[in-house]
Amino acid sequence: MRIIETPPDWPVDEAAARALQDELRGRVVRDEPGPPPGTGHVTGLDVAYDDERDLVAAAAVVLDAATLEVVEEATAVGRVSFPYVPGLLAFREVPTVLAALEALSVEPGLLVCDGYGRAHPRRFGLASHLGVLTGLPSMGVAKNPFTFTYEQPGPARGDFSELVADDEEGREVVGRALRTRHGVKPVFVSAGHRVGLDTACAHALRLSPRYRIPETTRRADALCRAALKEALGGRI
DNA sequence: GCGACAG
DNA sequence: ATCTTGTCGC
Repeated sequence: MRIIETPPDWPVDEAAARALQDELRGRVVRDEPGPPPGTGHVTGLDVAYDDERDLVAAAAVVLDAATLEVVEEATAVGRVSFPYVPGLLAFREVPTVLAALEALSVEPGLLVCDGYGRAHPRRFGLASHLGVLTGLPSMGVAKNPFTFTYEQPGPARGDFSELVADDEEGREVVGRALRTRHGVKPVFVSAGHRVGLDTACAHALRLSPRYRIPETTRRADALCRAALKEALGGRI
């Protein structure tokens, strides 16, 4: 498998990355409700790393939103394009994720990212970033509350509470802590591009009929790990 | 200055 | 994210 090149103009330091976020954040569309849950395609995105060998494997798994059956899968392997810095996660994953998306032959529909969208120090997380670059509706489902605060939601599946940011951008509801399984730790949902928070949560719930983590993310997670293994070629 | 901090 | 065995529970 060919290794995806990091674009030559990719940000080389934190200052450049933040500047690009500030430029792109103005392009996020926030006044569209988003695709109706249960219709069209939903695409799970995730990546796995091998920092030792400087490799990142990305997976895009397209599901039928109504049945959650796999429509198509694609992977890509690239170089790690940025160190992990909280708030700049996108710069680590975007080139390789875009390559995986471009390898698809069907329309991705709604992008479901493993991380945040609007819930971000500058309101421009991974999901927002990917949405703006592709023009596709996007949302984030994260496993941890990051720096945000929230009240414990009720115990029932579907119960939720506000995810609140209180930072340089002001105090604001940036997402929701959503219970996808009874009595289990909630997931943290935020809108990315061209999707509202209500719709994003409805999708997150539909995509998680059995486990805490949405099927989109679970499928993409398994696939990118397999792709990384294959890229490493057994020789360890 | 120190600690916390999506993946 | 990743390093890692067994183990408790449905």
